[in-house]
Amino acid sequence: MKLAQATIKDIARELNVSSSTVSRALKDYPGISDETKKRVKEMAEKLNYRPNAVALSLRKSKSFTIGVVIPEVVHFFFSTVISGIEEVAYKNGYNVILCQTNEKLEREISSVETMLSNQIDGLLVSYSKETTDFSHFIKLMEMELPIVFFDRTPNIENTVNVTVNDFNGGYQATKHLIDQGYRKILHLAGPSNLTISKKRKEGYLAALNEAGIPVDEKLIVECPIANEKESFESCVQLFKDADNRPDAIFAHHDIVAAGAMLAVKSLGLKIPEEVGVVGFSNWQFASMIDPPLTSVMQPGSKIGEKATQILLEMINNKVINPLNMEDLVLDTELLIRKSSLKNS
Amino acid sequence: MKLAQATIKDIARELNVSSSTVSRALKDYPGISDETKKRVKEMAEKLNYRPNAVALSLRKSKSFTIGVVIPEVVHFFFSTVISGIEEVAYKNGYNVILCQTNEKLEREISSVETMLSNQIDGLLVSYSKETTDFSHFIKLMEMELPIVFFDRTPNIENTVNVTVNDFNGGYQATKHLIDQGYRKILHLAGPSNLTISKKRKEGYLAALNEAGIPVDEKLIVECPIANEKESFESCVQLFKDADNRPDAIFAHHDIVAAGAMLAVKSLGLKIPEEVGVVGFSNWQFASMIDPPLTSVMQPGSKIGEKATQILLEMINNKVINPLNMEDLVLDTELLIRKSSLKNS
DNA sequence: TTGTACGCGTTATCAA
DNA sequence: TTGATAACGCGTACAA
Repeated sequence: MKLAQATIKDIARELNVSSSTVSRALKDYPGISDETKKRVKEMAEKLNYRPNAVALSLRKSKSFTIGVVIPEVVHFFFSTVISGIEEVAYKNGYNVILCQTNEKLEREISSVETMLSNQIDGLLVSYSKETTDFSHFIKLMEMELPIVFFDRTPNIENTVNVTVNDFNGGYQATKHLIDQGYRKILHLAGPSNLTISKKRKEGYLAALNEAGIPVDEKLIVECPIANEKESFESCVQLFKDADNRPDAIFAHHDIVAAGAMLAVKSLGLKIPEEVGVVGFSNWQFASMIDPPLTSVMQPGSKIGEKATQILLEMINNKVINPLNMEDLVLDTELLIRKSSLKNS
Repeated sequence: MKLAQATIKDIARELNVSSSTVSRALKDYPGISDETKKRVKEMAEKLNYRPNAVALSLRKSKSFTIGVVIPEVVHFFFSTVISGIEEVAYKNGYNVILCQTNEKLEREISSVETMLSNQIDGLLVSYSKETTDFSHFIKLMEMELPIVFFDRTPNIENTVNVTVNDFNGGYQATKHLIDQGYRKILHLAGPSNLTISKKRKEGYLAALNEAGIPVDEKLIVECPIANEKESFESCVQLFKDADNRPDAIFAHHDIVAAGAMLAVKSLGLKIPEEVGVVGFSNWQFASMIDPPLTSVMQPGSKIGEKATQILLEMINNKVINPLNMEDLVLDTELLIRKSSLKNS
């Protein structure tokens, strides 16, 4: 047996009918005798016929494929988002083409280009850290390609964005630390060109303000790379001076928090007694480290699901903004664990 | 501007030449005047022409797309594999269609069917835990569709498999525990229908034999689900009897190990002094838990890269088994951390 | 109830 | 050096 797939023509030839008859019979079109319908379906079964999705795409100018552009696959949060996307796409008969940008703008642009070539019906994007110019996306929107941005969303008009409530997440985290009695709260902030970084920081500031704690600019430290090593090194510097050191940390995400915890512990300081720590994203390891890390849970797969549902709606109803909204904001939830519990 | 993409025909019309001329000019075919070539390329640029990959697929019966079927995306090891796959695919101009099966056979079958419909050029598979019958894959192989299995590989003739040396990983892990002075080593084994589970167990047995330690069947416990909760519960049972309890654990993977550590710690036992623990896969959290977990590192992205390279070779050279081999086995590496260091 | 003809975008083949 | 035509697999308007 060869790779050659049976086509409608093959069925037609075997049965001495025209290919249009076969096409109609397979699709249960009205005006086809039950007799023919039955013969066609049996032959299709026998020849192991399978419709050629490529030919269909060409014919219908619709590929039933959506593109996903994501910074990194090896990233707990993004992997949960991908999972959510895949679930909804699968249930609706759509395929998912995946590209990771490795946080490179150049690759983002070329990936989008490839996907466009492949006639994707819509695009889900979380852009790279390098991306500050969005013209490659704007071009697509002008072409009326449905796009939904998630997690990292651009400051452009008329985009459809699915995010988590980063502001509130930052607020909850910081307020919790304040409630526990911490006062000199260090914020290890994320890359400054990401909206999520800004929002989390604003939440942090809001909680401080509300509590009447003056903001100390020295307690806001950006982590542009946002990995373990970077935050480890920053924290060793910041905490080694015993006189004026922070008594708590609100980190941009759990990896940053983990690096900070290693640094703090390496200086012999106790968590949570001397330093409280809260992370973000609730990575899988958060409950397993020592002490277990309090973290702001983001509903990753729900983000993926929502973003995909909206995208499919845009595709099928040819509506650019189905909910007439700028942003769909999903709630975060603070998961309190030992790392931030001074009072207990 | 509308979604309508410029086609070769559009360029031809603008320039009053035939579409074949345009096609040839764009591809730098010989026998086209430089003049025409230049005009065509300029017009293509101006109209923002982009080749339609779908039409190309139909014409050439080649889609430059490979399918990836994987049990779960939210899984550290698999996410690294996907990343490796995507890297090699991208570099070679191939697209990646992703499907997760959620460990369901039914979904595996339907995903493969969809991909076939989409005329994928080849398939990368790690099958589900439910899969014991491989006829849906055998059918594809008979159709001469290039397939490479990775990590979880079937016991079928003529398959191309990329795996890690699970046997040696299990052996290394167990030998290390023995060298550290542990003697009653519990093996929390994986699902018994997976080859990887068998191999790891065989490595464990080999190390015991070599050291002259008799095998105690009660010290081999299968974890069919292989999550934290399951191993936690198993271990609470196994360790609460002080008289005859294990003094070490070799776990099928790190999540299982983490559950076991929680159980052991909850019983007041000290790691590594009273119980040594070794995991498998070196999940991201392994270095962050308390104590840091010794683990057998699997080169996930290398597996993805290798599998993809071999698949592309099969696709392009129309060779079914390019290296004339049954299995490509990649080396594991034991990363020793505190959880298994009795002597230090 | 069924068949014929055309087009989706591209390229290979043959002819000019 | 260029053009006309057919074909990849399918669906559909129109004709029969």
